[in-house]
Amino acid sequence: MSVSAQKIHSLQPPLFTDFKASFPYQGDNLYALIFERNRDKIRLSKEKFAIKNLQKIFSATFQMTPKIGFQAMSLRDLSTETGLSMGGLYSSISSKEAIAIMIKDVVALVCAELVEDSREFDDPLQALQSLMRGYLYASTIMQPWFYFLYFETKSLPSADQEGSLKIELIQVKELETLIGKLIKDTDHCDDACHKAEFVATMALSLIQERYLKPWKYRNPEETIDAYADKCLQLIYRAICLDEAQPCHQKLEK
Amino acid sequence: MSVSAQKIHSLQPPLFTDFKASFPYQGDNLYALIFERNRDKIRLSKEKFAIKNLQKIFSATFQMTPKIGFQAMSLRDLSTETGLSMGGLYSSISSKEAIAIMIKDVVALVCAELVEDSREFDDPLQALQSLMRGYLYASTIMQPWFYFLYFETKSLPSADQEGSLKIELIQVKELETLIGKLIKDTDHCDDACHKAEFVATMALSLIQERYLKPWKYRNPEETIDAYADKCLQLIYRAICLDEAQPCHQKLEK
DNA sequence: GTCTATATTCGGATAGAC
DNA sequence: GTCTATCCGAATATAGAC
Repeated sequence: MSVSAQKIHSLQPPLFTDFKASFPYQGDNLYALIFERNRDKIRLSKEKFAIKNLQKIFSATFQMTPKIGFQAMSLRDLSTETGLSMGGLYSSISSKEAIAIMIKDVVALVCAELVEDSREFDDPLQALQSLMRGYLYASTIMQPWFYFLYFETKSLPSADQEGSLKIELIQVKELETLIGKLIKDTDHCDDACHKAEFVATMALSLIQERYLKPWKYRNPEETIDAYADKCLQLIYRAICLDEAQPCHQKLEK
Repeated sequence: MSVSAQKIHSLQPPLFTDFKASFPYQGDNLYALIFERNRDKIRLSKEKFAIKNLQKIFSATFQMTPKIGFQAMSLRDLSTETGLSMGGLYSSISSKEAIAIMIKDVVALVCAELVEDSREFDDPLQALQSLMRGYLYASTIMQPWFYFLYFETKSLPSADQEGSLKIELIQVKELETLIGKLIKDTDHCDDACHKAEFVATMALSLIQERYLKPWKYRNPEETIDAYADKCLQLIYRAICLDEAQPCHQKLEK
């Protein structure tokens, strides 16, 4: 993430509007990044053309795939939907499979950075907020990407399939570590049913719920802050941290 | 569900071992049911042969689909995996699509019955337990079926896609109703963050977590009771029902 | 860089022998 | 009831013109 974003982070985890304002993986930025990271597999040499085509290709993919699945989407479908010819498609991608792999790489990159950002906070409560909010906000902004990776992991070559599962594993382990620290802090509550592992699992499930079921959340960007608050409150309650406040304004020392 | 099962239910929701013992959608029973409900689309007339073939077909489908996806599984793959010829396959199924539709129908049937069973209880706390446990236990026993429907809803004809989404909607609405009743009972806790809708969403997410990520749960049948307890405790805590006990033995009056 | 035209493989489904 | 052989359309990917 950008330096300016980190400065905000060093105070407290940002809410959605601030997060989005400094989130770099959007618009042309994002496609420029994809182009740079896949130069070897893309026949186009001019960034300008690559961005334009990649934008079309991914948009069309995200439009068609949720309805019929990636495997059922033919490159002919993609051709008509993007307005590009078959040859045009293959100038921007090396194969159909490559589309899915690029999506996996982008999501992996974003997720790794969310963990990194949360580790800037020494206070586990703030770190947990950073990770939860970051994950929720990023997966709201990039909903089609996260959704695609979850449902189409099967369409990846097996090596990439493992990589995809690992992304989730890293997130849940990080959540578990942070929640574990908070449980030790309170120490008066050691029911087996509120172990860090289970609460972390629940937390991740709630995040995924959001981006996996877009038909349930009509104005995701407007309601995501409230949702994040609810998730955090639920976590606090699960581990007997009733005094903690979910609203980040109230966290200022 | 069988009459004997209902008798148990009228006392209290059963734990996994009892549930499984009276769960009718298993083994040859299940395939006999599928055969009866699809007689018109199956060219075979003898139940004995149908059960044998359907068993092979669904087993093979559930083995291959999680790795490569339903659409990528060709009927030739299915032919070699089942040991049946192409013609043999088409004597038991009318088309590839029909496999997915039959799975959807079975899951819909089971889910409808879980709701029905839970409604046998007048006490919302017991009804909630019945629904949560029933859903968790059934989706453990029939994990491949539930998993398939979730990931392959896209492979269904659009009319059936809607039906598939509706199954989930019915479950979450039922949970929401029950949780809403419990919240009214306690009445001292009306934070916006613990509305019935959100808690019901969380509950369903936790159920799905189990059958959607089999790689995380190695001995599902052995650990499912403890998982159900944790889920129920978390729900109680979310709605300030701290006094409620998750262990069904402790619920006897 | 983008297009059209085409090579080639593979998939679902069926017909008819056993 | 099950098998083999085959039809036909569709899909990925490429070659070469513009």
